[in-house]
Amino acid sequence: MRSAPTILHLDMDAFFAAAEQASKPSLRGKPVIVGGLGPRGVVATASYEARRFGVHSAMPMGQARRLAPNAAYLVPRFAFYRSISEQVMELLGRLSPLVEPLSLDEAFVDLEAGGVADDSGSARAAGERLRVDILATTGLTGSVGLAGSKMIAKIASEEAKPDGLVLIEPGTERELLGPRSVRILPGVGPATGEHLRRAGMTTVTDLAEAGEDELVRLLGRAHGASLYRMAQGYDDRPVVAERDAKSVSVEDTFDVDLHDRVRIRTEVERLAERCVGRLRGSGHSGRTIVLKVRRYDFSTLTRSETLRGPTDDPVVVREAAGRLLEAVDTTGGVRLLGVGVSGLADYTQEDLFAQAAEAESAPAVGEALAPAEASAPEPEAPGPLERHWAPGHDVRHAVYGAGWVQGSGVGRVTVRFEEPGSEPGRVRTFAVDDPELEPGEPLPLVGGGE
DNA sequence: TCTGGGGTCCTCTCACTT
DNA sequence: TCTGAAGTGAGAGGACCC
Repeated sequence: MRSAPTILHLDMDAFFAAAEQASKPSLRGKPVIVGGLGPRGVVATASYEARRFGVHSAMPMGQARRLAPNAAYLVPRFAFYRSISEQVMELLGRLSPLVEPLSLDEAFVDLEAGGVADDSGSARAAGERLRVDILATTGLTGSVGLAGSKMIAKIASEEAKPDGLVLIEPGTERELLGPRSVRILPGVGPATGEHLRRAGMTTVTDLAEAGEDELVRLLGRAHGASLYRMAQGYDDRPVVAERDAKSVSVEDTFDVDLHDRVRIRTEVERLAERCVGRLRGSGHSGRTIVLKVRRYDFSTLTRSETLRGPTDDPVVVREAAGRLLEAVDTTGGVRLLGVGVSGLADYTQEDLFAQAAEAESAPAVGEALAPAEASAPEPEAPGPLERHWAPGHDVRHAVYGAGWVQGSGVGRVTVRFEEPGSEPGRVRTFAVDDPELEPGEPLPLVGGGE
């Protein structure tokens, strides 16, 4: 806890949706929903216009479509969002060496460590300057919270949304938190919230008055004790710039449940290879192989096996995952499969053996597989025989120039021709195999036209 | 309604060791 | 020598976060 509000929390406003609106002029001011468009997709981000219809993150896509049937529905373009995120993180890095990214669109910054703020006035000035710089660099808005601790800074940025800045003076935390719902505290989700409600606690003041012993009795040692401290407004977690990954995993939800045991086995092997591709991409090996199975009734189970030493050998991981699958009853169907590796190390004890074995086997997995980030079905340079036009993705037409896919089906693809700096553009429809139409690259949101 | 993907951390249980 | 307590690591599940 600090005596000056020098911890900054930045949260980009409706990030994925805002990035899409910035790159597609015809969507500005309109409800935009980004997420998985398959039968089992969920909403990743809804624009503020879409939120007015009651659509929010993690909502099943089917429900979103009923609430906002006229919204634009787009699949996420992670590579595009990552490029914007890198610009934002670079701006944060100018404020301080201590930047802790939480996701593509969120980060904590220790302003004191950067020497750019030591009191309320200088902290506010740094925050305002940052917001101006982010808008100028990316064309997007972000909200800033400033406080003496991470917890309060995050609450402040939530208050500031959208497109604002809120500073909470150290010393006022308890009166700020007291009347709020327990759900405002980090670590209190639906289950803990309900648990506390049943015990008669709905506000932060209720928690503070209950006492540490009672919270530990209800929630366990670690959770109870930390919640009690947070309820007092106390949070001394430092801003941590570098965090080591603890596990790497990939998983897939299938549009329809899988029943065929052979197919299930094939999918597990495919996931194991993808997982190793990720693992190698991050420069790690790992000791514990984890298989995750979500069954037809949404019940989820995990099975794991710890090896004698760390590995990044696709054969070893594939075989371990296969053994774990043997012990799982998949009768009734499987909706999701996942393979993960934990117990990470920066090296491999079996390196010499693995490399020797690899020289004789197939091409290196890290190169043979799709990029690590391809968790969502981002089409990667579709082949000429099977061109897939995902809604929202960029295209280029030999005659009409840059545009994006508005929709496709029955052999046709509809494209809107516009660019970040242009007026809303016209729509044209082509055959899906039109030779003049090609997948395109995202255009810069700011200053790309000149 | 019908529930993604990629993570982290915590708790409980069990087997084994000291 | 036997027994029980305590510690430890693996395995599984749950909650939470973005």
